[in-house]
Amino acid sequence: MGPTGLGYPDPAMGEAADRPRNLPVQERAVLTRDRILQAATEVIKQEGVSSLTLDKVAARAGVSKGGFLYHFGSKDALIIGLLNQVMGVLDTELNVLADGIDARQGAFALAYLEYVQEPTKAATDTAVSILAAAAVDDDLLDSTRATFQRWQDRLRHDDGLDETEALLARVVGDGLWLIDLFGLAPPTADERRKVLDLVSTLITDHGAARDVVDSAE
Amino acid sequence: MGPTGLGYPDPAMGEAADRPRNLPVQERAVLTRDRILQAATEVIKQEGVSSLTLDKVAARAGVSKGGFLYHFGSKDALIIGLLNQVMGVLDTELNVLADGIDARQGAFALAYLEYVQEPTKAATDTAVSILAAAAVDDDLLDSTRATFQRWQDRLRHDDGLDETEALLARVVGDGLWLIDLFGLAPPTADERRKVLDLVSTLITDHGAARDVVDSAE
DNA sequence: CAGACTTTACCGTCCGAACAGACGGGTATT
DNA sequence: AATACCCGTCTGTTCGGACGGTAAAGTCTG
Repeated sequence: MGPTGLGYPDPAMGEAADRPRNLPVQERAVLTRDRILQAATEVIKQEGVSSLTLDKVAARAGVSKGGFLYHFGSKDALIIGLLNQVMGVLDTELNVLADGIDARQGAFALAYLEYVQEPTKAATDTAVSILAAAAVDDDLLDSTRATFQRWQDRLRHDDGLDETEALLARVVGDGLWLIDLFGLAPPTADERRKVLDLVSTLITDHGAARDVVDSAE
Repeated sequence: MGPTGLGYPDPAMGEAADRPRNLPVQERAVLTRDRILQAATEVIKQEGVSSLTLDKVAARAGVSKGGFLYHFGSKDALIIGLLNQVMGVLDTELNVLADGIDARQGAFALAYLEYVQEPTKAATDTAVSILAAAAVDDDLLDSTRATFQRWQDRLRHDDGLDETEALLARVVGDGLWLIDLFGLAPPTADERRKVLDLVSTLITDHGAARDVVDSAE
């Protein structure tokens, strides 16, 4: 392969990560695993889902194809690993955010809205991962669906919020998220803020939404 | 049929369309084209984006691969054709719906919301087409983005609606649409109706949203 | 016949996966 | 403490097959 038969994979892309030398093998292994996952999301973000090939991910992670396959036995396994990581991050960040909000009610809903204020790295990574999963095999999304169901249940029951208002928060959050994902006429930061303020106010001011509906009848 | 049993594209699924015999050649051609487009959406819906191969689409459309490529010179061309058709349908149906609504304002926004009341065939077809386009090559979505931008502009300017309320309608509509597309904890028909009613009322009752915000300050 | 339409046969490329080892840190044995 | 061994980690290569696309011959209609 290499001219000098160096035996090391060609760094190729400048991104090629610094490979730590003197570390316990196990730690180095999880580092490699993480590098692979990060390389995968980078490939999708920069070159699109169709360019997500084992070779490309391996090259960008600075690992051989065989090394890649040691950590992820198949492409499906890679996507599952991707989703697990990214959904885990999102879940914990969402909870942290909700804990930091002191509202009599709807803290989780407010956190959900806060999270899409601007496109964060975690949200973007999640979006592209879901996109990749949907492209490769729809079934890979099963565990992701379960997580969304948990969020939905928490919004519905544990948040002391009107069910409809809770669902509104989620739909608005997911809507902005979709718009960002596909770049479908995304609103400006200002417009985005205004909409989120509107919805936040609506669900915070107890009964406001219901009053609006009632007064119109 | 075939010498070695493979001469004809395998109808495989019972869907294999009836090919009309006695028609002007041109009409038959556009029929073939349409069959191919429909076959493509069916393949995506039933087997996923990754199964959208030229062979499979051709087989399901009851046409040879060469015949397929006569109508669509490449896979990209197929996706573009798919998007054009489906976005066209959606656009006209949306306009028809908006024309049928007699509201002093926000007719288009209401139509947008009405359209996602339940997952319609047109909406679903559009979603899977966009998904396929995003998976194959992001650039294919350019014209779709332009259409969404037109809708957004119409909502913002031509509808005599508060800008924020207009954007809210679109975000809610797109949100439900995303949730359906990926099957991420979709709400029940009842919940869905309630949310849409809430938003509809909000944007119809002039100033209601603003009142809510103001009264909270 | 002419041209639109359709088929058959075929090609080159790329991809996911399998595989047989190499390296080397850790651990047990002495 | 030195030695020997094991196995987790990673490498380079190979392979079968699928896929997108081409070329040219055939068929039907007008």
